[in-house]
Amino acid sequence: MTQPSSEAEDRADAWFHALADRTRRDILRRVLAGEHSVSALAKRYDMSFAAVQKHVAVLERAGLLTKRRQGREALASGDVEAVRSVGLMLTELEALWRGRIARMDELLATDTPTHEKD
Amino acid sequence: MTQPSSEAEDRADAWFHALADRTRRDILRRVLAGEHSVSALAKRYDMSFAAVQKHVAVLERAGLLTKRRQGREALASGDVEAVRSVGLMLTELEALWRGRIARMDELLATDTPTHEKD
DNA sequence: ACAATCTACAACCAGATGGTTGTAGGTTGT
DNA sequence: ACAACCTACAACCATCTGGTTGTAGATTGT
Repeated sequence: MTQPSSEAEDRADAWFHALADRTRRDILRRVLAGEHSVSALAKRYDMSFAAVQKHVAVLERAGLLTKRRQGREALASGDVEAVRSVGLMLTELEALWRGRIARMDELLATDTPTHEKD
Repeated sequence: MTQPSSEAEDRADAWFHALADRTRRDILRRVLAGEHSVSALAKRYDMSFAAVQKHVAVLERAGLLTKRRQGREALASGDVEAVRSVGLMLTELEALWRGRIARMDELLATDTPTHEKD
């Protein structure tokens, strides 16, 4: 696959891939609502610490979450701007759809009368 | 992983997974803008017909696209309602974040005075 | 009738994904 | 000093993903 590989498409790949896992979506919900250490997050899920730590890393690489070091803990925090960017992509998809509707209206407008000036 | 596995989370997994590939996002853009046969779509990409056909199937399984049979062709059309549903999920994530801000404001409001009844 | 076209799906393959355990280094509390 | 805790990352494994080719059925055009 690997098309021309634009910068924006790379980011989108990472965003949607990060969001395509329910555990990661749940982690993102928690860290959007407030800072949590990785180990605090790990206690919430029925899997190893390492697994949760990898999920956090995926979210971090996608830019949906940032970590800040405080002592021995790594405090994770959701990045709402990135979430908004993802939402914006969806809005752009909707705009394409509206374009289709506009084109259909145009067809109907010029088509149904069959005869008529303007 | 495989948490309790709610219905909504299954759908979200399918949505985001379908969107996590640039070829599929591009196909979705095209079919949102207007109906296209699978083979017409396939001509646009530098990969086999079967590969494109599988991408279309992924989008269809996720509910982002529907197919209608016309003669020997399968005409694919984007489902804007599904796209909106995905966007709504993102909006809900943003709402969680706003909750965090509200809580911070609350803390500042009750915290700075240090002493005060109520 | 027959060739060309469109679709669907199976079988296969390399590489990515999501989980595991284990090891090691930095920080904290007693 | 030392045990407990938190994090990071490597190595390993089963399964999934995204691509391929090949086969077969249905529709269309001449």
